[in-house]
Amino acid sequence: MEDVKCNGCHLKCDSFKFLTKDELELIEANRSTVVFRKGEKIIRQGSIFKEMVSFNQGLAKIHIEGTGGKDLLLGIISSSEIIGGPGLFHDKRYSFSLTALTTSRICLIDSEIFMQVFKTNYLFAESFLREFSRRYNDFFQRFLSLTQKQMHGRMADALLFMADSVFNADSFDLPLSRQELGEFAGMSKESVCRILKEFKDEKLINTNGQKIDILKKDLLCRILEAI
Amino acid sequence: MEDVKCNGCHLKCDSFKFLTKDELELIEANRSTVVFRKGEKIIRQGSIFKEMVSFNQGLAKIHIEGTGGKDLLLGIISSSEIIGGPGLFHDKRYSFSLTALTTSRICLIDSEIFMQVFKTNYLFAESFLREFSRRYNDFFQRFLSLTQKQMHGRMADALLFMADSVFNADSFDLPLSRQELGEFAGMSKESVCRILKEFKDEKLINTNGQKIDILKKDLLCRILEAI
DNA sequence: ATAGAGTATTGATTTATATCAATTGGATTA
DNA sequence: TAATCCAATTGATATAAATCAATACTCTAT
Repeated sequence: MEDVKCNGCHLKCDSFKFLTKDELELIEANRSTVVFRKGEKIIRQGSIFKEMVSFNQGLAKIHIEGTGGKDLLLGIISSSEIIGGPGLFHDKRYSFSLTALTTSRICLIDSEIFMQVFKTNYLFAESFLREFSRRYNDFFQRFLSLTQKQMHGRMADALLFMADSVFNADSFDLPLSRQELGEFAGMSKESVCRILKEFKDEKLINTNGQKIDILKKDLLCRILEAI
Repeated sequence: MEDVKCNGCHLKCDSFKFLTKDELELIEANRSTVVFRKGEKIIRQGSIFKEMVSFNQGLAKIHIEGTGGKDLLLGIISSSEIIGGPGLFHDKRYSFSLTALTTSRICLIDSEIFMQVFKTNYLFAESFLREFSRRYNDFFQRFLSLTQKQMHGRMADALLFMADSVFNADSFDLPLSRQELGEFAGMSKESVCRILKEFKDEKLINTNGQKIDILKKDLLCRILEAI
């Protein structure tokens, strides 16, 4: 992988497009580009917040790790996004973990430098805060889903999220194991299997290993909405 | 209630102390002071984001309302705080509801004017973002508690939160009904009664109506930590 | 090919927790 | 003081979903 300059990088997040040449060069001088392989942890929940993650390419999961070793999958990053979480402004710790699901290319940007640019370029700051808040709002939606719905609804939610927010297609190769899908939909891996089978028997979806086809989206939406 | 000028108001949030006289006067000219009584809704989830809430006095709950009428209590506001949620930067809708638990005094500030000040005074912006992110982080903690622990742990969590984060005392008059305490701890009101009784029988706490005394905090903490 | 390891599937059982039902208690009003 | 109403409590029952257990499948490495 050749090292592309930030200025010419077409993978960078939209917010960076508000930066001046000088600002971009400052970022450039204080970033490192790293490739993470499947399963490698990019951000570790609880550790000191030193860098902002500029996610460029690949697929990663945002998750929180409970004390009992139970994991909860909060979101999937599939396109360019600047990721840091509330610790940036709050306690300088990461509130969640970020783990690569497929080989992923990211840039790590020193958070002090990031804040320096944030402070001086309002257009950039506003764009970043929009992104930041969209993610915040997404967490709220997950919160609602996980606490208010029961298994069938949560599974419908998870599948529709994959189709609409990650792949923009009704057929896709799920980048998650059954275990991880369970962590996303808030249920055990066994329950995942049972519900997928039910959906398959009712011809709402088709499954073949990791391959999933959504056949009756309207019905799936109705399951999602039914409390 | 006489109308105090913002400049002389000793109830205002810390962030406002970073404003210049002119900025404070701008806010002053675009705010209304309102008193809400117990049960009155200050912010309605899903409605258009027009105003920031500067909470000054009283007690209120932040909650999300599920489609099935089920409510989930996410936090309690007991001291000055600027409240708006991610909609300020994102979709101009409130992500949660805010309802007074006791008579509460708040100021409503036009969100455009708020953003105008936010944009021009970086110290203010930074202070606000710190507050904003602390709340964000608190939601994460609740998320963790609600999804990773079971009833006893969640109840211990709820009681310790009241003692440490709301009242700063181990004895307090709970401002929530059993129903609401259930919405906070993620369980039915009947389960609330049963667990409070258990805790009482084990002499961890004492209860008498809304009055709650925490007797063995260390043991309660241990229940909280046990997965 | 074959062994081995991990993942997925399916069924049986258990458990946590909600719901339903009945009773009590406390506050408010007539 | 009685009547009314709503919240709280307690017990009995139902149910959603986890866990346990056994088997099947898939992939990798030898």
